[in-house]
Amino acid sequence: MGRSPCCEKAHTNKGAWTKEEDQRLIAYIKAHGEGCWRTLPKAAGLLRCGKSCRLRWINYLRPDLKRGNFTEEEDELIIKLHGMLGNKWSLIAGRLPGRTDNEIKNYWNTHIKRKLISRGLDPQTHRPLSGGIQLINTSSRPQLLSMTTEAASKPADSTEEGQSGGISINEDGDRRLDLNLDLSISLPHPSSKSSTSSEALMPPTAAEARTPTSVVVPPYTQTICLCYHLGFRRSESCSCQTNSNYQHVLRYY
DNA sequence: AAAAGGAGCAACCGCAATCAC
DNA sequence: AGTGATTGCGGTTGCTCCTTT
Repeated sequence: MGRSPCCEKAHTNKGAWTKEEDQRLIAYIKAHGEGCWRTLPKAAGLLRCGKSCRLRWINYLRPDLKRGNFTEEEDELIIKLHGMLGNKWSLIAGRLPGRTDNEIKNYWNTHIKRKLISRGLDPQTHRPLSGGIQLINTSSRPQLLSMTTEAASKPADSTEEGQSGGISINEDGDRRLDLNLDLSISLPHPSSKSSTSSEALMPPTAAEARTPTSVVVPPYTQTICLCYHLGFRRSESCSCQTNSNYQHVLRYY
């Protein structure tokens, strides 16, 4: 048995929203709040799919939306968050008040991708583009992001990790990029107060805390391992037992 | 001035996660 | 615990406007 369509497509409008439709949707949500999107169109007198109404409200009509150009600070924050989270646009949007996931996604694809390429970085991996190794200026790379397999297997106090920018050196002395699937994020040090970047690393909102990769922790004092919480401690995927000297480290799997 | 091409953005689609029963 | 319904997310499409030729 197939899934039933989310709405009766034969009798719904598609494409750009008219002013009248916008007004109807705004008036309805003001009067009744955001409720069941499936039944909302009918109740509001709209010939639209519920999904379409939700999208229109969230991305365009919501009163708390910040319209207009992205600031340089927002740009850098998006880049940092993308470096940590990847294409998790909704999570990234959660860190940028007044911005929507769709808006950020579009902005990424149209502006930031090019910006990173012009910096010689791969927009997806945030690593130097192919054709040689480029040492990354530590002031511009995500401060607390560890991207190396070396880092995963070394104590946190290893000084090389902070300077190599994801480059490892093998026995033959070759420098080469490793793909690391271990994402370790440390909490900000109390003394380093960068408003935007530290905000980005603040404990997540309640909604985000429900997602599997988010953990709320007391500030600066605790090492939390999701493997541990999920019962995978000492499994192959968890290397905590070999890194007991990691401090202020969250391990996301 | 007109056509072509590119950029930006709103909206759609399909899938996965979550909810409700 | 299982199943269908609903919601949310990310990728993609297509329209509009702007710039270039």
